Amino acid sequence: MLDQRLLRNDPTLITAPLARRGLATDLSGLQQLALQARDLEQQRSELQAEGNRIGREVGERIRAGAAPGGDEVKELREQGNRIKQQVAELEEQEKGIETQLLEQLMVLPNLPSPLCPTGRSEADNVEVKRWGTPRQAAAGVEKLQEHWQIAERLGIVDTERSVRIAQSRFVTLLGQGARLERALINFMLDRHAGRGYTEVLPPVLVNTASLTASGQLPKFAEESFRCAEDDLWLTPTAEVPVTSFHRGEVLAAEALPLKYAAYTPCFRREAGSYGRDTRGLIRLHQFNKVELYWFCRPEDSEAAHEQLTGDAEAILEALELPYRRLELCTGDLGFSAVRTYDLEVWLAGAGTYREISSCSSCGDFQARRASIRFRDGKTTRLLHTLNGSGLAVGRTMAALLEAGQQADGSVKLPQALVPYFGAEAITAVS
RNA sequence: GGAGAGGUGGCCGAGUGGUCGAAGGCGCAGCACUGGAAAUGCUGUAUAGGGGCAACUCUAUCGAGGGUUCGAAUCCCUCCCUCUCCGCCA
Repeated sequence: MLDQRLLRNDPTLITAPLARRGLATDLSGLQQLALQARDLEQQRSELQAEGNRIGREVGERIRAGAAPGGDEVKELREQGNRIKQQVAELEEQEKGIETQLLEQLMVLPNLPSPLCPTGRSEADNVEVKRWGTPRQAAAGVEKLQEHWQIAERLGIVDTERSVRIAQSRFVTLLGQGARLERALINFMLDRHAGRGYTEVLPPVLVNTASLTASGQLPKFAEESFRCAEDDLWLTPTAEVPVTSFHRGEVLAAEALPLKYAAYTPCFRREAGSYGRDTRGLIRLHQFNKVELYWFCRPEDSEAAHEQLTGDAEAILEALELPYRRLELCTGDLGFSAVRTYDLEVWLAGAGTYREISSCSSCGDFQARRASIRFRDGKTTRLLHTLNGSGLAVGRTMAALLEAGQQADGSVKLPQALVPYFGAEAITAVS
């Protein structure tokens, strides 16, 4: 959520950055609402002060000997009642305006960082780095296969039976596939733990307040699965429970930065993605992800963003997976982000880079929604939050399958993974 | 799910209608004492929002939301949570 003071004092400080996102917003109405809310609050608190004064006076008179039912007190009581009435009216107005204000404010996205390049769509994202050498099919050899072809051939994933169990866009991993998924999760968590992250295994059913705090609600309700009877939702990313882990807290400055690595399954309705990525492990309603999350001081968040992204990259490098880093332009930036790096892994079979991690700095946007502060000397300040995938596990498996495919049908795994998987390769079924 | 008990400041804990944002203790900070420290003494020590250059000031907050009252931490209602016992279950 954006700072209401900006809105009251100078809405152009909001509209100009939002224009860089390609959003033409007229905030004059909203500014009026904010000013009205402020004025009403002022009026109301003055009246309340008067009411408090009267209340105190009644007490004093009674203690001084006035009859509680006498005329002297009765008149004050009537005054008090009139004020109470007026306060109630003002409160009702105030509530109405506050509700409207919040409704509109909650659906405004975060302001992009000045560092975020201006652009209209993903076509304007800026490639800032490349690592590794993409594998090409050897000369004279048949084309490299895509991961779903490999997985089916090896019998490590069953899509058809998953539809029986649930729906399309769900998969069941089997045998070496299930084992590889588990190995990857452990591998990632261990690596991050070695870099100062605290491992977290949070609830994956989250309440509405949690989903609102991190920015998924109220605007993107159709993207999450909901348990209708319970005010609970299936979390679309561990960012949600981890943000709310500290919701409403004031953290000690010395505790910052807090760095968490959270493995969770993630659930997304993928509304509006019919027909895209229908095969394989790329776009599923349920997938596993290890999420990196920082709570830090505002002045540290830029450096934190680089570090967090580097920590995600370290996984790709350890797995010998070629990737590139893109800086998202303003037009492609997510709702809560001020700045985002996407990591795209090379899919050797598909012959393309695909997003495998998205590392965002959210400034104080989520901290304000979630009311997460830190003690800064005598006062408290909103802190900054950052999140990034480290990594999406299913997509990592897809990349590994395509990168490691061998002529004999097996899939060779990177050395770093061998202790976790317990073998050098996924072996072909005879 | 059933029965009972309870939710007060960073922590413990008093407060059952009146000047209570809240005694007391612990913790923490500053000062004094000390060669230095401990012990001791004194002082200070919640959060959010509004106004003000500031000093400061007003409002709200004692789990949350409503209600009664001139006045609520204190009375009433609803909900949430914690603990104990029973049931159920991995």
